[in-house]
Amino acid sequence: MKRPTIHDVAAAAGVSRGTVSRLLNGDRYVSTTARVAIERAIAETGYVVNRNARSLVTQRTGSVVMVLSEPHEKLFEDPNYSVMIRTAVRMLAERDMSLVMMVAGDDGDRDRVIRYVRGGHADGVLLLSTHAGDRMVDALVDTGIPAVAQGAVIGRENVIPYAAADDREGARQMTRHLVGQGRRRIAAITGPMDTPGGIQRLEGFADVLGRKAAKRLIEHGDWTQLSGESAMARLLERVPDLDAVFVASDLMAAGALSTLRAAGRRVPEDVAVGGFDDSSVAATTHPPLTTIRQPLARVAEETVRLLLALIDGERPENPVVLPTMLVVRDSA
Amino acid sequence: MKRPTIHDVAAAAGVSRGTVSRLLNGDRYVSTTARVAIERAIAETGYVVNRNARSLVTQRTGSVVMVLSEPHEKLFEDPNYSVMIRTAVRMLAERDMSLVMMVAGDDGDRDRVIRYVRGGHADGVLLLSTHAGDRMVDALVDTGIPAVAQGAVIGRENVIPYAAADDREGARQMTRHLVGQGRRRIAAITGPMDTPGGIQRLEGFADVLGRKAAKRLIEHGDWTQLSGESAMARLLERVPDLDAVFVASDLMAAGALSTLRAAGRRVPEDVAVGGFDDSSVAATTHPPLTTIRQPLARVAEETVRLLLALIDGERPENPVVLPTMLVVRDSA
DNA sequence: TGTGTCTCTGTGAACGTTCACAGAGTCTGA
DNA sequence: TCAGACTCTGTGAACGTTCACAGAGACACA
Repeated sequence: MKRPTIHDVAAAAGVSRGTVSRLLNGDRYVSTTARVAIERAIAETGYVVNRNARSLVTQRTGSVVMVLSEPHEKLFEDPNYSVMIRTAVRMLAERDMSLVMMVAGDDGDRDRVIRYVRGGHADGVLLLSTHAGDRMVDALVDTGIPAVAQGAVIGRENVIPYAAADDREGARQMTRHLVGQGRRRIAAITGPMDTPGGIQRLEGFADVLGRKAAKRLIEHGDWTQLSGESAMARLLERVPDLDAVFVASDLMAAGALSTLRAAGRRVPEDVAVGGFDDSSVAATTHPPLTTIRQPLARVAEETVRLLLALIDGERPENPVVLPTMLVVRDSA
Repeated sequence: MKRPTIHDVAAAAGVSRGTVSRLLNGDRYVSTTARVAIERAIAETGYVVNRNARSLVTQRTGSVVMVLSEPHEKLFEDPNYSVMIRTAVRMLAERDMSLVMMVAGDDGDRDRVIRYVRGGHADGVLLLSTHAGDRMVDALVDTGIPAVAQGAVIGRENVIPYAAADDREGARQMTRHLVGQGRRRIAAITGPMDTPGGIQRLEGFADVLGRKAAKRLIEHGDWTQLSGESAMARLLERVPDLDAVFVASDLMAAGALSTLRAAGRRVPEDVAVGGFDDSSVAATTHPPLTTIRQPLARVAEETVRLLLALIDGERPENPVVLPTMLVVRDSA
């Protein structure tokens, strides 16, 4: 009934536990006879190594913790997370490592994360959507455990390596596209200025249109559809003659579309709308959104690769920035 | 530099490790003087218990593994997962347990999951979107480790406890709503018949319209938007005079909407469309979808509660089925 | 033949806990 | 006053690994 241990395998194979351990850990110096006997014994007994016992002596846990920094009440439908989780699970599995999830929604959560990592329960930390000025980040860095982020951690770009889509260049692509369509009064709805996407996408917009010119044509949103609606309403009020708007996320763009429709503006005839993300809503809005696709899968891969390199003691390049792509549909 | 152990705490507090351990594990029989000394020592040393060492002797891991049964290449945007992960993380954290993620996309993955659980690395298993006839399920049950599912595991309803939304009643609600609107030729686009949602939502539809009558007005989709488009096209071909369609998911409904629009049918004037899920696309389609909202958060909670009860050795009721809600927008 | 190197093996100690047990002290009630 | 119960404490053993070390045997080369 009890789970077989390395002793059982050793006994069944007629060798000592040392030899079994050596085989398990890929050491050389195991004779072929021993090897086949042990492999048979493992198969027969259904032995699987006890990671706790192993960790106890090796001081490595074989696991990585992924920390989501969103408040609990916010349901995240962000496909980022999904891709990230899958990618991490897959890449870790290749090394027989596992992924532990934690959420850092409030201070209690953050303390738990810090305690967990400080307790040595993870070989590495994967940070997602970490907020600017989060003290947890510094605490994690202090533990000395390798940590990386998906997307820059504002203010800690040099201490937390990260991989990200090239938000800035993406925004430039879209803005150039709007300009290329002959649009002259191009406004923008941005994300929150304490997120890397919020900042970089606005920067890209300003890169093309010029700092001062751009500044007057901007409204801020908070990534939600509702905020897109109201930001669009404010823009229409302030800049009634606008003929294009670059919206920093598809969800906000969906909101902007309904405001425009309610205001009787035709898209794209009267106003062109450019989104960002190429999320699932982009294809379902009416009209379908012209948007910027991020290489989510590659960002996820590079983020995990960064962490694994760090765990292996390497000094990987930082940051890893990956190109975006313009996806032209009907809205612009 | 080294991480403090229970010995260090004991020494700093002037007691033995036994006493520290007792305090840590909530045993009674610890004097107040000892208690305060130990608590101070813990704070001073920054001690945090080594779970590996603990697990080694207690034979409990303090972790639960969540298994996603989707192929790797399928990007899941399903908010189900997000809610589930957050809920599980939150509820487990209350017990100081952690959540390990695994993906069961192919046979290799499934073997890994089985090995992991058989190795005693988790106190419980949380199954998500498990497919009918998955041999992994039986292997997991064989380990004797508590396992529950979110949504029924087809063919294993009695061996794997589960919590789910009342898909069948939800489908009835929508169908009755369409009937109540005076629609007479009501068709349906269903999900795959090897998923509980696919089966139950069709059952509910048939409950209201009658088995034989319903059967002729059905096309199958695979939950994707594209499949919704083509299923709608097939329906229009077969049943040109339909005046309503119940679509078993919002994403497929979004596909159906574009097919209808392309065919020149007005929604809801010519054809009423009812969705299911109340996902984010439901609000962004044109017109916004009338749909069925599932109590995702409660389903997640009940699923985790089920698992925790099982881990505690209780025999919880099975299944837990939670009511859905009709959300009326413009499409029906 | 002797020396050194290489391959392979077994063994004791250690990792950091919990648990069972034994024992000391205090309190209660007959 | 004494027995018994209750409170509190420390200690040794065990959990299942890995690691360093010592040593045995085989082989090559001088």
